[in-house]
Amino acid sequence: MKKEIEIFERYLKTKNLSLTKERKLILDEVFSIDGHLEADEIFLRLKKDKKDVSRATVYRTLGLLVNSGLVRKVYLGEDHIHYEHTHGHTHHDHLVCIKCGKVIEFSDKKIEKLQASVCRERGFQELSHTVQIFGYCKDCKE
Amino acid sequence: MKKEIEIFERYLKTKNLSLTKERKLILDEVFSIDGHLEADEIFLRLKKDKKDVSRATVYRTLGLLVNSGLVRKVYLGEDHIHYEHTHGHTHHDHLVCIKCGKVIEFSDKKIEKLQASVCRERGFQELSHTVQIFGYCKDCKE
DNA sequence: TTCGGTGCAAACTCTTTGCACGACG
DNA sequence: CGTCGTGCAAAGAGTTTGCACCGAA
Repeated sequence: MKKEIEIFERYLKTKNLSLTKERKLILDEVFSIDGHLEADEIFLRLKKDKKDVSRATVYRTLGLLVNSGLVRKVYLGEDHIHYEHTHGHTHHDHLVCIKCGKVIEFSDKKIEKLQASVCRERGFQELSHTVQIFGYCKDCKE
Repeated sequence: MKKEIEIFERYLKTKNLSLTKERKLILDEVFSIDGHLEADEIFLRLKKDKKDVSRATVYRTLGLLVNSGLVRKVYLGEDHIHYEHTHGHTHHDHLVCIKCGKVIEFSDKKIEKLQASVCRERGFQELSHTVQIFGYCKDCKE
């Protein structure tokens, strides 16, 4: 598996952009978090680590990471966007507990196949998808 | 099928709230739109119709409608929330064209069944789910 | 008279943008 | 140079909230 940094650098090159110190810091931080993250979380973690990068740069770089395909946006029921990295992490979907907020990942090949056939029937070319199931987790069920 | 207005009124009653003129206007407007809507759209449509209701009330009422189960939030890839009514409208999921913005609804019993079994395996009690598939629609495919 | 409900405007949160300066081929 | 990249602060969009008044039980 290619390291994400190489993929990112190659992507940047195609856009005539370069892998700056700030972009590298953000990339590393994003890939150090296993799970779902918010833009501001990246900003604050870097700040705590004395690696000062502005919020603007965090947002700009997250946009690049999404476009490069290394990161995707996910909607977890809250009113702002979460991100998760997709590289070195097999595709999965989410069970979101609306009580404790826990997010459980799952993946199911049969569901993916059915989705693909829905697309085929409709002449739709799928690029990505997200599935969220909201409810109560094992510990929060009454 | 119970009319949505009765369901809403019953829900409000359980919270010691009442079905005011403004809440009724918003309810009617929401149910008159088949498909996905934004909060501001409701506000603007009512305004055009000379039925003046403030934005604040629209947001407050949409919250109530979501809690009553008559309306759900959906994430269609844009960075703000969409709503759709769920009553008198069979459950469905979405194909979202990232070029023209068109949203195609679909439903597939087999997918629903598989999702239910994923939940069962994990001891997760499902309340709702949303599936979005992003890509190019028939007309926007290259 | 007691709350719930509303409108208004201000506040807030998340995100984007304009601008000037700094870095680097 | 030219232009990419950044930080800063301001602007934006969408949404929520504090407050005063209004209206129904």
